[in-house]
Amino acid sequence: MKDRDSRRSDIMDCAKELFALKGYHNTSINDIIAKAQIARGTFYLYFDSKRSVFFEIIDSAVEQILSGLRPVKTGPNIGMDSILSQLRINLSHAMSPMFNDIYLAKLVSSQAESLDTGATEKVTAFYRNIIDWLEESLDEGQELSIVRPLNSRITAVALVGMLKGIIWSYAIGGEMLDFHELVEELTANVTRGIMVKE
Amino acid sequence: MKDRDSRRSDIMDCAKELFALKGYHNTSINDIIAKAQIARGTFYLYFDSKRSVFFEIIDSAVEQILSGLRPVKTGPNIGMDSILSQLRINLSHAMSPMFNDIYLAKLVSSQAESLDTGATEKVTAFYRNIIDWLEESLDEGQELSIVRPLNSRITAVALVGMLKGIIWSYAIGGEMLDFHELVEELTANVTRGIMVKE
Amino acid sequence: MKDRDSRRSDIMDCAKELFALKGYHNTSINDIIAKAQIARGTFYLYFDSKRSVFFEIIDSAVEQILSGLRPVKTGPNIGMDSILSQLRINLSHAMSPMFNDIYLAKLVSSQAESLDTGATEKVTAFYRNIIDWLEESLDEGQELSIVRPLNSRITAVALVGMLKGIIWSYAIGGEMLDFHELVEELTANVTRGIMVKE
Amino acid sequence: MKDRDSRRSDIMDCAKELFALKGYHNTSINDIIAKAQIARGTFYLYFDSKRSVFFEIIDSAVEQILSGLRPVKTGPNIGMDSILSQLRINLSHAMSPMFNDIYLAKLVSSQAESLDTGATEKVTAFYRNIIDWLEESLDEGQELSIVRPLNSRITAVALVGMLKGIIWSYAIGGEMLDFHELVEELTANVTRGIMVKE
DNA sequence: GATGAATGAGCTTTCATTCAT
DNA sequence: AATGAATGAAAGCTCATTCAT
Repeated sequence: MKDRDSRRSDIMDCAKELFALKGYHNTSINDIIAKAQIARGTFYLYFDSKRSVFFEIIDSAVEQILSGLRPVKTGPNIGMDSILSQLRINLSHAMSPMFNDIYLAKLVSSQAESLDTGATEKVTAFYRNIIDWLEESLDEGQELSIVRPLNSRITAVALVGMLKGIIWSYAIGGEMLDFHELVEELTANVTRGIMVKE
Repeated sequence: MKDRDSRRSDIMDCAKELFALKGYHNTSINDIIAKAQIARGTFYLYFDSKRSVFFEIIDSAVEQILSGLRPVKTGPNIGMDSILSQLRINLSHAMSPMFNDIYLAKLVSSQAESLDTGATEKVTAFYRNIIDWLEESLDEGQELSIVRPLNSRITAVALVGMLKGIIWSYAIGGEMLDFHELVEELTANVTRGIMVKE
Repeated sequence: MKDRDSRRSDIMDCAKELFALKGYHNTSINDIIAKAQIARGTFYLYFDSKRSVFFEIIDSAVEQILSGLRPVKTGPNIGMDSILSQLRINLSHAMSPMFNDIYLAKLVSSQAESLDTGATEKVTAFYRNIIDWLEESLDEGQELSIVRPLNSRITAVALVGMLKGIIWSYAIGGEMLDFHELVEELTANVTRGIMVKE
Repeated sequence: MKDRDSRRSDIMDCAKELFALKGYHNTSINDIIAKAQIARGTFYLYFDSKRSVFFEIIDSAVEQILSGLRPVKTGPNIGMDSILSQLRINLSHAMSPMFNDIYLAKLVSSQAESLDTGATEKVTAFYRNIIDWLEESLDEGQELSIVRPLNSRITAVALVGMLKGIIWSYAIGGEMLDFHELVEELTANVTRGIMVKE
């Protein structure tokens, strides 16, 4: 059982790297088995199809990303600083898998939606989940008078887009950003905006 | 010449819609000619290859998007309101092609990077251009003390990601947003942030 | 009628050159009409098909080659010198069309048999005619004790092959041979062989 | 390894026969796999392309033909009979592959130059090699006073043409010649010519 | 007569998947 | 469990020919 699992993840890792670098359609089973150094038939002992490895990779990425998120505790007794700090932590947790694994970053930022309707919906659902959660958080924040009056849907969508943009930039450019600085900048932009105080 | 051009755009429109809905790789020449109601050979009378229609579609989208952008006039004599107004106009111009053509939105937000290295680079270059331009603008804004001290690269990347996120959301969800409200919200979020004033 | 014929031969000339240089299958109707500067449909006003131009070209070449041949007059009163001289003249006449038109040479020596069974048989029949005629001549020569005892079929085949080889060499190499010398050499080789007299 | 090789030659044999009978361009992959009773993909497991089977067939034919040739030993001590005998042996070796395999004969005599420039040059080079070698031999023969004064280039070209003619005749007609008689006749024609001794 | 846009049968090639060993 | 030879559906593309103008 141990062996089987480790071979499975070998194959998944190889596939992930290839999908990330060349894209789903430009990666053939040939490429995968060559990189994983297994026989053609062996691949199909571990996975039903090319499609299914891809799905598993995406699923595991989603899980990894979501696993670090914790609900933000708010309430009359919770100060602004605590809330900001919780946001920073969530932000770090959500993004670090991608910054620790550039193939994951590449995959998430450019290949995830290129397979077919089923795959697109999977990814869409993932992002929608995050957006919905964020929207609710923003609504809650408005009730608590932490967040200014705004269209929370638009803002949630924009914020998730922002994060995707950051990941994309990292995936494409490979420029290693100072993660701490990145989180600070994003938090500051989101909370205060970019203009000087009037 | 009239006829030839209209045939061409017919084919391009059909291809665009299919690429947008099913993705580049899941759209076959068969699909395109069936939708355009032309014969196999006719397609190749107007385009060199499947790849080349795709490229033309992308190129024309990029041109459409960029064509509405005007440099933001700044300077000691230019007030904040004028600058914000110029930004709003640019924002509207850049985004309206996508909101007027949901297939374009779908294409731009999810299919553009799935073809191959050449195509990816084309799209990457497009976004980088915008990001670079935005970065410079932010730097300029800082010098003029309009923009607060910040990491202009990260911010530029985040802002472009925000826009992509908005487009993506529209493309996926199809929910028609009030365009005017959208622009207002984005501008407000970017300039003021989401928090209540302290 | 005059115009029609001249356009016909224009097209044939263009086609001949292209077939000679690129081969039948690598020459497209496109190539032919581009070279002849006519429209696609016009081609089909003058010829039924690509195949049929090719056939006409071959037919006309065959006719050109055969038209110069005259039966060799032999008999008790005809001396060896006269016979040799008649052979030289026939040889010159048969070969000169090819040496005057290198495209014809190329066509005859390398493209003639590449079309299909029908075309192959046409060309085969042509060569067989010549071989048959030569065989009979050799038989006659043997009866008249001009030609030594030999297998006239094999010899006829070999002699025609020799001529084809010469044409081929010219077509491929383009080296212009002194036609007179060529005829002399061939005649000498055939009549006397290549060895020194013992 | 055994199996793989035999599959390969099966396919090559089928392809050779089809190319010989119908020509390169009139033979489709369909034809080949139907004859070889394999699936479409199987063909490409063994060969890169249709073109490449053709090239392998030609290459192997050339090798087969050349492999039997041995340099003719000449010199003051070597008598005419020995030289003639060496020539006969070379002639037999060069021609026997074709007489043992009529498809090879057909291929060599009529299809070899119909593919494209690359293929034509391959075949041209092969013939030129033989011609060059023959030319040098004739020059050497002249120096040794075995061969009479003659234009060795023209003669070499003519001799090779003669052989091609013989092969062609066999390929087309299929008439089985007595190989021994054939060699004798050719040798006699070349050495003595066809005329009675004066 | 002349045109050239349109046609579609047919081509070579790819590659995810199967299955006998 | 592991292998890799075999499969065949389906892809992109070409080009000789037709026919409305």
